Amino acid sequence: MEPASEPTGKPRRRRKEARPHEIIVAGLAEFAERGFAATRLEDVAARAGIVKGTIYRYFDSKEMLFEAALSSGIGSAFEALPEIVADYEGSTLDLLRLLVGRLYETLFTPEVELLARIIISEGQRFPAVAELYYRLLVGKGRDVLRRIMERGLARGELLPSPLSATPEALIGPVVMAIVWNTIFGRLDPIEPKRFLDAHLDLLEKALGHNG
Amino acid sequence: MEPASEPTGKPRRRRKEARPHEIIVAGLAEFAERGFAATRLEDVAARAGIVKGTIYRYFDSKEMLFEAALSSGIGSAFEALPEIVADYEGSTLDLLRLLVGRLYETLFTPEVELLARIIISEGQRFPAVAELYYRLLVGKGRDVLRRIMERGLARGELLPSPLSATPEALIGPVVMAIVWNTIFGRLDPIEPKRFLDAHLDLLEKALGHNG
Amino acid sequence: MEPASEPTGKPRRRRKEARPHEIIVAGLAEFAERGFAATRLEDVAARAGIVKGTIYRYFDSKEMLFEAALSSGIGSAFEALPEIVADYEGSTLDLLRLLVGRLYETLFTPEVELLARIIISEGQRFPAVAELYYRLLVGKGRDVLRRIMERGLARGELLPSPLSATPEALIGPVVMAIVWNTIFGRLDPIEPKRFLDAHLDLLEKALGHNG
Amino acid sequence: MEPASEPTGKPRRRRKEARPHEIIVAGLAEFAERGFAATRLEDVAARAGIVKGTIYRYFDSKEMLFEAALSSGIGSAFEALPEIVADYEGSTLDLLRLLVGRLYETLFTPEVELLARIIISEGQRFPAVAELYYRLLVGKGRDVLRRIMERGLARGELLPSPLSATPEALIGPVVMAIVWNTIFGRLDPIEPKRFLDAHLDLLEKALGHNG
DNA sequence: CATGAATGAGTCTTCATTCAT
DNA sequence: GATGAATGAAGACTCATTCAT
Repeated sequence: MEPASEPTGKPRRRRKEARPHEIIVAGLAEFAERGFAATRLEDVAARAGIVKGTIYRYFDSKEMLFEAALSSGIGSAFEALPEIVADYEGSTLDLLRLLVGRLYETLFTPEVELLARIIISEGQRFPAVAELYYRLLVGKGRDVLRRIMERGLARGELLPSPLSATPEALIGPVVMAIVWNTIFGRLDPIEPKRFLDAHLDLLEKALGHNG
Repeated sequence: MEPASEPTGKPRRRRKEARPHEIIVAGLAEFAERGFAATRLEDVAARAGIVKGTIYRYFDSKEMLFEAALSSGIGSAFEALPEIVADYEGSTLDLLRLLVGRLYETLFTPEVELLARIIISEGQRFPAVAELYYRLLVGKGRDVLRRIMERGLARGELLPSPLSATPEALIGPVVMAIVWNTIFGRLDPIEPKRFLDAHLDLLEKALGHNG
Repeated sequence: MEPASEPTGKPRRRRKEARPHEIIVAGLAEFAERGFAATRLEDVAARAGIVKGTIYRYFDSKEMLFEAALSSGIGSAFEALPEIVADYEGSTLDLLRLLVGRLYETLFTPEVELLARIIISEGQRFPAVAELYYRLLVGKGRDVLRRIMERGLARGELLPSPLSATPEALIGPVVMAIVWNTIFGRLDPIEPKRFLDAHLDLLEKALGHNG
Repeated sequence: MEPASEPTGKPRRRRKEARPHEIIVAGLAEFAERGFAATRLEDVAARAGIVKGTIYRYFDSKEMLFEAALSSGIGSAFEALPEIVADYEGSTLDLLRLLVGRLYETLFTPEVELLARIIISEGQRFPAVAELYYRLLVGKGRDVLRRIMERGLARGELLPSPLSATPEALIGPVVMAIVWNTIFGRLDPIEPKRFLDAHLDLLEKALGHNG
């Protein structure tokens, strides 16, 4: 049982270190829902259980909070990939299957969808954010893809072709699924599993010929 | 008496018919650049060569203008497709090539890119707009794709598979290209031609097996 | 039957002389309903069956229209009274009865109520209007009242008293009735007839003692 | 480095408790002077020594401020009356004298005149306000009057008559005086004392017959 | 004369940001 | 550190007024 220490009913104050993170979480939710411009700091504060002014103790401006929030979310989702690719023994197709499977797992997660929503809708307006994501995530993914293709070519599994030169096309469907759900999700949502199956089917058909 | 100094303002133009369209064009540009919330009607007006107040003679509110602008842009890009599919004599692969080629032609156009930019970034926040585009465009495209697959199955060119059940995956790459350019275009733009080649290559590899 | 001359359906254009008056009538209605500041010239025009701009052909400004409208309404309701008083043969009480009866008849008329509504609500803000009404109407009424009292004193029907020195109090009830209906009419309207009876009763009790 | 010039604005006061009331007082003055529609929140703010935006911390809109201001002013001017009537031992005439005297005392007060001015001029446009005043003030007054008449009838001091059935007429003169001063006060003000004397004289003449 | 498009000066309202407590 | 009152700079929207047709 709790000691009857604080009769006012306020929830025990959280350890201060958590504050900025709570604000960021609240901000992420609001930014995803309304977009940067339409998000009110007051609502962010309310969601974080504090008052507007307090946000400024941790972030210099709305924009700073926005960027901090978006940066915070960048997981190391793909950190492990380069190594995996390097050490992988199986076929190119299997490697791609692995990668694509990971993508669906990673991206169709509530938190990541939130981030995706924001980047999709605000990315163009915030070059700094776009660059960050490009550097830390998307670009990495691209590199991995390229390395997979090079490996495939080197191993004789693939022949040089427009596709092997532009392998990004191979993950088009995931991107489409995310964006689709962001925009038309309310009307006609895409079921990730089903889409993943079709995607894998496509990969197999396209690359698995000589299996 | 006053000297015949410059009469206060510019001459009042009178374009009756053209005005609403001019405003819409200006609005589209501003909305694409800044997003709905951050767009200032004053800027739209300036771009249209008129004054803020004048917008209200034609549109009841900023939101009305936004929706009018987005509606106005919905071309009949895909109108002809159903017929084409119905009358087509060639292979499924060729039909898909045709469709995908059209998509690249249509979507990578300055005006359409503008619209795409807006829908991508604001679609989630304006259900009415999303629905409009779903009904008049995206849904149509989806239907055409499905019909193509059915036709392919009927003709014995395809076998039932996850991909034939979810053929949207086939156009994932175009969607990815558009979105990519919207967000990362400044950092590392996708060259549509190159991407189209990869996309066609992918289709051919995946569906042109028995060549 | 009408000749099929004007197929467009516009009502025959009124003789131009009527225009200003139609505008004034429309203005009166709007001003009474919304007050000067909240009245939109566009609504006045619509009610008069013309367009906003046309008002300016007849009136220099909204305020001019307002004053013109209020001036136009000043009937000669009391024009005849001085003479009547001068020629009257009966008792002071009867004379007052006559006057008060007239007041109720005159004031509880749709058009006059309209005017009253406007004067009550805007009189303080438009000194010119207040002065006009004071000069042409209210002041006249006051004079008549005074003359009636003088006559009564002279005829020995009244003795000098606070009331004979301030006879305006005698018509307080009518004023109250009008104002009451203007403000509380929707909640609990005063029925003029009933109020008139009470008013006459009051006069009789107060002045008809020794009859 | 900048010289220690005057720090941009005035020091931010912090009156927490007092603020809303200060705003209301300022609002009352402006509304009385210009009417609701023509009052600028900026002027209200200036008069209250704050900035426009601050008003919105306490009131949701101009209209809310208006209603709050009018509500705030409703004193309990007549609270005590019912009891007084119940306990009174003297004659009906004396009771009426007492009531009317009170009315003059209460109504001809700077603050009340302000309120009266507003209610007279805006009451018709704000049903909510009219109802409030009807419920809390005017209706109460009416009830008191009726009770006085009933009491008079019961005590045999009065006989049933149109006036006893509609005793509101008895206070017509006060209402007239207020309204008159509101509208014609600048041209020809009524002196309350003088009017009160006439009013009392009228009451006495009308009801004090049987000595 | 009438029209209605266009203007431009407001006015309300919102909100990021600051600051005294 | 946190609070919340206060600020001030916008920005949407309105409307009296003007003017080309």
